[in-house]
Amino acid sequence: MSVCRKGAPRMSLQDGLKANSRDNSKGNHKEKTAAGERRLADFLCFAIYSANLAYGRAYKPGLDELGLTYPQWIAIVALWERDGQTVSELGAKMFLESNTLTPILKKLEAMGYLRRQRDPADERQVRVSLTDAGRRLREKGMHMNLVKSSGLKPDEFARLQESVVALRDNLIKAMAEE
Amino acid sequence: MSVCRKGAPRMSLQDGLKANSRDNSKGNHKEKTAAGERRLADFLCFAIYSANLAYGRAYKPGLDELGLTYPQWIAIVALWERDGQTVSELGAKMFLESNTLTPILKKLEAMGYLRRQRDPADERQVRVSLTDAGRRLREKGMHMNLVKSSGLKPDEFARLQESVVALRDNLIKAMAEE
DNA sequence: CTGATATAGATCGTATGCGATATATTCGCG
DNA sequence: CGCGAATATATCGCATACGATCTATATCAG
Repeated sequence: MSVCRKGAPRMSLQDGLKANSRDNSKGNHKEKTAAGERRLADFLCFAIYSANLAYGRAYKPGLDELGLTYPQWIAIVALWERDGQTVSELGAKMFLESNTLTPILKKLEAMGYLRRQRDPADERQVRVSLTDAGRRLREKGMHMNLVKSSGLKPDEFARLQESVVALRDNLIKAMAEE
Repeated sequence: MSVCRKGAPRMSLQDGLKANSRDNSKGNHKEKTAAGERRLADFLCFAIYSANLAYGRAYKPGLDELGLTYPQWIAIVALWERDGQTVSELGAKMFLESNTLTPILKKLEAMGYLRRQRDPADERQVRVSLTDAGRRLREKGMHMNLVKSSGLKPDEFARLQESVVALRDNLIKAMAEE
């Protein structure tokens, strides 16, 4: 039926630590597991998944003030970097495709924060640019700060950011090679 | 109405690095930004967001084999840790609430991988347990491995996992304190 | 014992993600 | 030039997330 059906499944559903090497030293009532078995809390994929949920929730109050959702805000930030990006270019930056991006962009356009117009030189492409209102919104969002909520020192913060980016890019590279 | 609406908005929409300190040394055609301005690629929240998308895509081929989605698989792993967890307990583990969890659990029940039954001692609660088919499915999923796709050495992998967990827990703690 | 309140799940509406597909435009090649 | 393939975007259906609300059950005050 769909795609990706070649030799795919040497891919893993198990990206956790090698074993239950994490002890219960911190007093949290962990459940016991037999030797060598993986607990949900030890999966890196789950750490990323749940951290993403946490970020979405942490951003919510600030985003409500702006009247934006999390992906809408990401799109605003991405668009602020350069005017006239195509949907594909924006998608490459945001790791999304037109099926997800188009509805988000249409909504932001309806809100008056950006313009979408076909490229006269290639009518297949749609060029997207922030309006003045969109730029003002970006400014409004920038004066807030979540770094302290992360509880990380600046250098830890920067190192973590780089590690996560490296992880992401490795996962994507591994997929492309498959 | 809901919670978190007190002095909320000292929360940040800007968890990126302090400035555009990241140079373009790796040859990727980055766009230039004025001093002190943040690019999407420098936000930790976006790194987590995009890494989560990448994980979802990396897992897809393996999950298709199991006929599961990513959250469904997480639920199976979480349920495997102990029988008879309530929806709330499972939600605490997965960082989800009943509005999200109930439909997932109902689908997995319809697939025959778990049982949901009201607790006779407290009819408000629903106890969830894997069936034998559910446990077999968990086994089937466990023999695969994504660690090498991460491109990280085991110790880096473990350290990253702990950092992301710490980040997540700090974000949640900061929210609760607000 | 009884009404008020609290708690646990479930339901509903909205907004993503994403696979599959549709549409429009451009490109390639004879 | 003309037509099939490739490209860019949009549309549709399904499965999460999540706020708001509903229902059922349990607990508590008096």
